[in-house]
Amino acid sequence: MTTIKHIAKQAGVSVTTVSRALNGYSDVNAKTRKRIEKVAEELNYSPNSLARSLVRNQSETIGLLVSGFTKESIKDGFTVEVMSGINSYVAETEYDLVLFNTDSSKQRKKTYTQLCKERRVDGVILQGIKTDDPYLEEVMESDIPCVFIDIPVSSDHVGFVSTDNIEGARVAASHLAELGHRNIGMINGHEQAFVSKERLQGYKLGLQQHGITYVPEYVKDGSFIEQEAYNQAIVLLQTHPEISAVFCASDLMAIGAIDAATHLGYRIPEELSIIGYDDIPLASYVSPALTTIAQNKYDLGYYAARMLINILKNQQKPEKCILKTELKIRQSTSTSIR
Amino acid sequence: MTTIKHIAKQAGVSVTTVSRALNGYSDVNAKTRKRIEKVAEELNYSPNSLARSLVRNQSETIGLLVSGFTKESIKDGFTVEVMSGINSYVAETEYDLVLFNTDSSKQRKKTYTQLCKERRVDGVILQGIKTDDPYLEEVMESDIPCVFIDIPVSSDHVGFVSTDNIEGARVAASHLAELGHRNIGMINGHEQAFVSKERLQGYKLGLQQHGITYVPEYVKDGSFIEQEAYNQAIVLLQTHPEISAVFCASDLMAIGAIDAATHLGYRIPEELSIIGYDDIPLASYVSPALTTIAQNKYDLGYYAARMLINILKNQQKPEKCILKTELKIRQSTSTSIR
DNA sequence: AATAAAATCCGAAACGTTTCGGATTTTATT
DNA sequence: AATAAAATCCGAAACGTTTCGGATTTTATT
Repeated sequence: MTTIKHIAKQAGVSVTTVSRALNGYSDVNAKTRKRIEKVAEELNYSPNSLARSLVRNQSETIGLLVSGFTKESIKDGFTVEVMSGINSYVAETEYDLVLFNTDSSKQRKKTYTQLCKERRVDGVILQGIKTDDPYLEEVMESDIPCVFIDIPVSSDHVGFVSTDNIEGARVAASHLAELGHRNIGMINGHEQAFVSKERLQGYKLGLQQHGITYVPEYVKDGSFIEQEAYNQAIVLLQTHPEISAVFCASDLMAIGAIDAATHLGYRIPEELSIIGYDDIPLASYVSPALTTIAQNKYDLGYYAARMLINILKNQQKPEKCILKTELKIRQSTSTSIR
Repeated sequence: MTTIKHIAKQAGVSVTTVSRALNGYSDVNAKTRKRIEKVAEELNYSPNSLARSLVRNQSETIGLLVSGFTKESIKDGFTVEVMSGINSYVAETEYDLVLFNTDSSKQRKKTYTQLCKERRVDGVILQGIKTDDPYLEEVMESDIPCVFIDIPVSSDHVGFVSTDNIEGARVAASHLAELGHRNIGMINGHEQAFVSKERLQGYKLGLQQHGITYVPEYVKDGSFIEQEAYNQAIVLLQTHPEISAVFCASDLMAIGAIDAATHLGYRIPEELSIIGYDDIPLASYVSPALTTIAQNKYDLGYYAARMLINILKNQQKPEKCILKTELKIRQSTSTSIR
């Protein structure tokens, strides 16, 4: 492996000059630079980023901490699409991405912050962690620049990007109300998700705007899991047969709910309207195709990466960034027949 | 940021001893070790992996080079699932994963090998590159340990894992033949994919085993793209109306083909049987649910990661690893009515 | 030709570890 | 108590860069 020293020797010059030549400094003679570049080329030199990072005290590396990259949750294209957005932006820069493994066994021994500090990442993007995750606190206490996705926290070194969950959920509920539904159930995620709290709020708001009173028993938690949503939908529909429409806080749960309803003999959308949230790839392929609130998951990642890198370059203070959502009307919702 | 020196000073001991204590060497007194560990804890020490990597000349980092992590190809859950498998295995080890960005602008300036050498990754996993990708050659010429997915190359430092594409395609064709079909079309990927060559071979073999002669005009390339498969299916079915079954080299293309056939007025599977390949999450959700050859994409990644790390630890020579596939019969194929 | 200014170059220290080879201290043996 | 053996510790060099401060060389000015 050839180093700067080899080049220096070969070119008859000091390592300082080699370093400065190769890094484009102005105080090196054009001819010298040419010669050095030629030697570097000949010796097939590539700089050792470890050494550089060590002395520069920055690694040009950003950490990616995602949950939901497990075998089970692949079907839910959400995480992946966010990652793809992150990847795309980062690809435009000189940074590389290191994927931190959220394996539980390792997690026990080393905290995330330790991982980040060891690897000397310049910053971190976090996605899919729960509100009660100890890492949330850890990050706030550390001074690692950091951008959260879908968790509204901020400080002088942490920002976040999210979509407008309240508005999205409000639109979902309104859509159902405007179709004439009065008894609208909801299958939410879980307590430890900020988005769930917000979506519940939006749901209530939507009902209120249409003069519908909020019935707590109409709301169940499905933990963002298809099967769990199936179970909760069964319960919900059996105990409250007056319900004619259900808002699900994720598409995967909506798919579970459709299955449940179909199993109970409902025809969809004629007898039961179901609206999802996310607009994952599956949404438009299932039948009936899912009416849903679309989030731009790719942008979520793209903007998160952009914000982080801007922070790292001191071009921006951490801030919040809220993306718009969009109602996509497909086949799983229709006017109430009751 | 506290270093080993701070600890040494605080604990009244040399840096050598701190290093050896923290790394579990035997030649340090139990009491000294305790004291050092306590100081390290108090000072909130975490080792600088950059410095360690520099002197050890290994980074405990493995590079991941995937194409197909773009916005467009997310629907095809293939890449993601492979990545998830890789991630899972790597999570069990002390390695971390760095994602190399295959952005074209960067690509032009730095070759993959340069990226790998700069970042000093210990090894690389490659997925989704084409057979005419210059990097293939680059890798073979370098000495970076490396595992390919779905490209059968090997040397003293490169191995690969793949599925049995010939057998899988043979089973697909046989399945159709056994349902009574005699005119079986195929929509393949493209010339630059090894898997396409193999699947074509398997398709021919399957036909042959059932006494069906191979008709070159029955085979089109759909480039693994849904829309392109749609187009090719239209052409294929219009020019050869005798075709009663089509084997598609990917599920996404099968979905495109189903769309095309439906558009042309075919009822599926009654009038046209379609079988896919991959068994992506979508496959079981579309209607009719897709009969397909399932590959264990997760395992593909998992085994690739395992092989690479075994190579790095000198516990294994690079080798090839071929996984089995499985025919999943769903609703898109049925007996021939002609 | 002497001097000043600009251009070009360099030595040495530093980043935070690991590790070689040997030194010192402690314990066991006679 | 002297000696040998084992246990414990340490100094210094090394990994491959960058960068500070200054030295040397070249060019421009008088």
